[in-house]
Amino acid sequence: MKKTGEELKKEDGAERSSRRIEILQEAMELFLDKGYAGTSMSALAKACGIQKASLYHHFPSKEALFVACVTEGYDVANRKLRRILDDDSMTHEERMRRALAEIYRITIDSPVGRMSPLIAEVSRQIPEVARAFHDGFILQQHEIVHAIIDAGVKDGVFARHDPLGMEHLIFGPIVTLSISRQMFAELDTLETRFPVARVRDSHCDLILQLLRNGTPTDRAT
Amino acid sequence: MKKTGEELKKEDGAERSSRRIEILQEAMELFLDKGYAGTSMSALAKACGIQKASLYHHFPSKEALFVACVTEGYDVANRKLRRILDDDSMTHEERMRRALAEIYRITIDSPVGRMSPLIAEVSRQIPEVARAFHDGFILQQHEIVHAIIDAGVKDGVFARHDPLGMEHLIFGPIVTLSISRQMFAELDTLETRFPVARVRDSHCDLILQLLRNGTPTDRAT
DNA sequence: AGAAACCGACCGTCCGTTCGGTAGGGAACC
DNA sequence: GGTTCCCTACCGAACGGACGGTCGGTTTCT
Repeated sequence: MKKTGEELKKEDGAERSSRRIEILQEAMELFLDKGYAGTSMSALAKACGIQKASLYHHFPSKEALFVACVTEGYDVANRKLRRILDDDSMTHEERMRRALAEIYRITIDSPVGRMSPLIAEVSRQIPEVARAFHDGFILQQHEIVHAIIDAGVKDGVFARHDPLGMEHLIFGPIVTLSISRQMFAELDTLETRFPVARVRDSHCDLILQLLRNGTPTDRAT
Repeated sequence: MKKTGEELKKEDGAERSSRRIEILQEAMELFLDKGYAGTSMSALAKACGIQKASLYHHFPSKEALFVACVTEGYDVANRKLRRILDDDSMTHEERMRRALAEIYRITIDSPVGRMSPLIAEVSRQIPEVARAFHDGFILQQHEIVHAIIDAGVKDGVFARHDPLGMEHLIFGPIVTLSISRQMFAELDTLETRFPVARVRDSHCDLILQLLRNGTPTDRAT
């Protein structure tokens, strides 16, 4: 292959190789299940029903394949969440509840949300993945939630709190719940100690209690 | 052959091979830095200044070595936290603040606390590690915090909330902050978006605000 | 025909682990 | 005291396997 100048066909508009997408989906499943190091190219090839060498016709390396897995996918993940933000037919409180429920769903049920441990595993080896995950997925969620809260504050419905503190108070329990449920999946007390519905509802109540009845701590900004 | 001044005291029972401990400490450092799969026995041997084969005189396998790393160490991690619980010379609020600060310190600064991503990486491969980490480290912290809150509730100082919700509201942000700071260590916005002191203080304020001014959500059990 | 997709076989490397053997310090026996 | 024996710690070298990746050739599609 003396012709190194592979023409970047990232915009082949008409047809995105279906095989490529199939590989990505299969890879995502395996990565989430076995981790990055635990997923071999041979195993991925077998899962796709093709030969290992064929993988390298679609991706130049395992690392590139993983990066593609991470970067191609979450552009749609937060779409529903953004729709909630733009929906004016709800009260501020109702919108907040819906948004929180959606974030729980994304973070715990969707492949993208469950990727946190995976990113943590490879973040030192492939730092760009961490940045992409943060900027493209996490940051967006944070901004949407801030926007929802700000709207409520502006209308005098929500009390004003330290934005950074609220951000961590909202996302911390969700992310930790998602990771805990993965790392303690074998525990027989999983559903007792880390039940999604109960934690979600209770969390939501407590957050809204804070947003409702104010008495802001006047921490100087 | 290096012969340091310290001599092995062959005492009954108290004799724990110093080399063994040295290996464990070096291993913990490497595991935290490079991950489980990313830490090879050769690298560990080199870090200890011995041959790879010698490691196998102290531990039967890499897996056993890792288990030892995880299980031998956190028996002392929560000691200070337990002392705060038993200290009667503080108000309930002050004790809560001190406990939270200590949990932040343990989770973010101590090796044991920083192990969460590591446990997540190997939890499927070595499930016993996840159980040991949960029962021996996490569960203890949760119980101490519950005890502190219960004491305040009993004295009428703290409002009663759903214990599970409060547990996640307290530990979620801390764990997520610790993991985020590790996985986004390369981000130039790390200290802006994940600053320990600010998040800790803000978090503490919000939690205490909830504990103070009540209005319990009578969620039927 | 020509390009893209695919394949079987193979390469070099690294990993966890094992093996046979050595050094040395006690304890036991003479 | 000297010799023998044993046990623990250690080491150099190698093994078998798995891994990511490559090569040359074949099939498939248009």
